[in-house]
Amino acid sequence: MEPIKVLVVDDEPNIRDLLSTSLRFAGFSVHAVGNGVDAISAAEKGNPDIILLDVQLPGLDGFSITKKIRSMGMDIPILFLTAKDQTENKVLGLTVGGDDYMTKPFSLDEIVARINAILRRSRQVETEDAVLEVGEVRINQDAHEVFVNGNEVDLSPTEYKLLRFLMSNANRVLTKAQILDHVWEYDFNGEMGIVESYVSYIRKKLDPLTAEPVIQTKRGVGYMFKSTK
Amino acid sequence: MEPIKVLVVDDEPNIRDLLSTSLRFAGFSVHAVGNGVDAISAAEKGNPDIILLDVQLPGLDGFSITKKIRSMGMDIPILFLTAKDQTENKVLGLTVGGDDYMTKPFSLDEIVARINAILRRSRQVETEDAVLEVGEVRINQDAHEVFVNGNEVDLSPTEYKLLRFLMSNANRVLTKAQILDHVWEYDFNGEMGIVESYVSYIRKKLDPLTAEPVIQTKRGVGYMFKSTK
DNA sequence: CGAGTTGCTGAGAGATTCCTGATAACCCGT
DNA sequence: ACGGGTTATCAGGAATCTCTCAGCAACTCG
Repeated sequence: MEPIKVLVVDDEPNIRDLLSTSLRFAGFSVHAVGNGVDAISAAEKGNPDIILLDVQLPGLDGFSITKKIRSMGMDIPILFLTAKDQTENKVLGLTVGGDDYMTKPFSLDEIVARINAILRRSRQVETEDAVLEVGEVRINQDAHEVFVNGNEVDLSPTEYKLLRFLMSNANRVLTKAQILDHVWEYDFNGEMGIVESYVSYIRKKLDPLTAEPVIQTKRGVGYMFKSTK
Repeated sequence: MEPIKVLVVDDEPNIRDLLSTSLRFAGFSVHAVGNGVDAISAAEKGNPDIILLDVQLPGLDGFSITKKIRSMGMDIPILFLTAKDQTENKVLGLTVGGDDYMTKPFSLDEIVARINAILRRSRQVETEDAVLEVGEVRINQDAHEVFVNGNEVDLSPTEYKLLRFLMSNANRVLTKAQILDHVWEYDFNGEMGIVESYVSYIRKKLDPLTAEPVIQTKRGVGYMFKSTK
C-alpha cells in the first residue's frame, strides 16, 4: 500500500517543519516547499494526493497557485490555510470540489483529521474510515457524532478533539505535553492543567454510560484511552 | 457503470477550470475546450452525454456551434451559459428539446442540479433520481417542490438550493465556507453570516412540521442535515 | 504516619459563536 | 411606477465554550 502523498506549501519555516513532522508521523509521505513556484513544479512532478496551501504567500499567492494547478488539469484536493483575521474572506470562492480551509493557528490533530475527511470524500485514495470505534465508544468523524453504547453524547469542539486524539491512540499512554501539542492550537501558551480539566469534562459525560471508565490516569505520566477487549 | 461525459466549452480559463473541477468531483467525466472549433471536434469524437456551452465565444459563437452540431445529426442536450445582461431572447431560440440555459454567475451546486435535470429528461443515460428524500423531508427536483411529512413548504430560490445541498450531503457536517462556495454564486463576496441567516429561514419554515429539528448546528464546525434513521 | 506532589472538579469571568428580528436595497411582474 | 417577494447586512442578545483558579482528594515515598 502506497503512502498518501501530501504537499505542504508555507513560507514560514516553523509551520512547514511543524506540519512536515506531524504529518510524517501520522503516516503521510510529505514534501514541503516555501513558495508558489516550487509548489507548482512539485505538484506537477510529485503528483500529490492533497495539497496544504497557505493562502498568504509572498510572491505568487495561494489564489494564483490554485488557478495554475487547476489549469494544468490536476484535480488535487486542496486544504487552504489562512489567518483568522479579515483575510479569512479571501478564501471564499476557493473551496470547490472537496476542498476545505482551516484558520491559523490550527491544531495538528485537526489538520490530520481534515486531510482524512477530504480524502474520504474525494476518495481518490483509500484512507481511514469515517467511524472510529474503540470499546464502547464510537465516533462518526463525518458527522462529528459520539456514541457510547448507542447513546449519543454531546461534546464541545475541544472535548471532541481531545477524545478523538485519545481514541486514535488507544491503549497507549499520552503525556499531557503530547496532548497539548496535538489537540490545542500550536500557539497555545496556557498551562497543562487544562488537559486535566477537559479529561474531567469528558469523563463526566461518558462514564455514566460505560461499564468502566474509558480514560485511565497514569499518574506521573499522562492519560490513556483503554479498550476493554 | 460508465461515467456520464460532459463537454465544457468556455473561453475563460477560470470558469473552465471551476466547472471541470466541480463536475469531476460530482462524478462526471469532463472534457473542457476553449473555442468553437475544438468544441465541434470534441463533440464529434468524444460523444459526450451533454454539452455546457458558453454563448458568448470569440470566433465561432454558441449559435453557430449549436447549428453545426445539430446538423451533424447529434442529438446531444445542451446547457447554455450566458451573461445576465445579455439579451436572453437570443438563447431562447436555441433551447430546443431538452436544452436549458443558465446565467453567469451561477452556483456550482445549481450547475450539477441542472445537468442532472436535463439528463433526466433526455433519458439517454441513467442519472440521479428526481426525488431526494431524507428523513421527513422530500424534494422533487423537477418541480422544485418541498414536502415535510406530506405538507408542501414554500421556499425561496436560495432557501431551496441551500436545503438541497444540505440534504444531498445528509449526515455530514459542512463548513460555512463549503456551503457558501457551493450554494451561492461563484462571485459572491459577502460574509459567511448569510449562511446563518438562511439556515434560520429554513428552520422557521420546516421545524414546525417535523418531529425534531432537521438542521443541526455543529458549533465551531458548520451545519448538518440529520436523518433520523 | 506525615509531608509533598499530583490529579480532580466546581465555580466563574471573559470570549466566542450563533440566532434572529429589523431594515434597506434589489429584482420582477403587473 | 408600484407592490410583493427576495437577498444581504447588521446589531443585540442568547447560548455555549474556553481557560484559569482554588480547594480538596488521592497518591507516593521517606
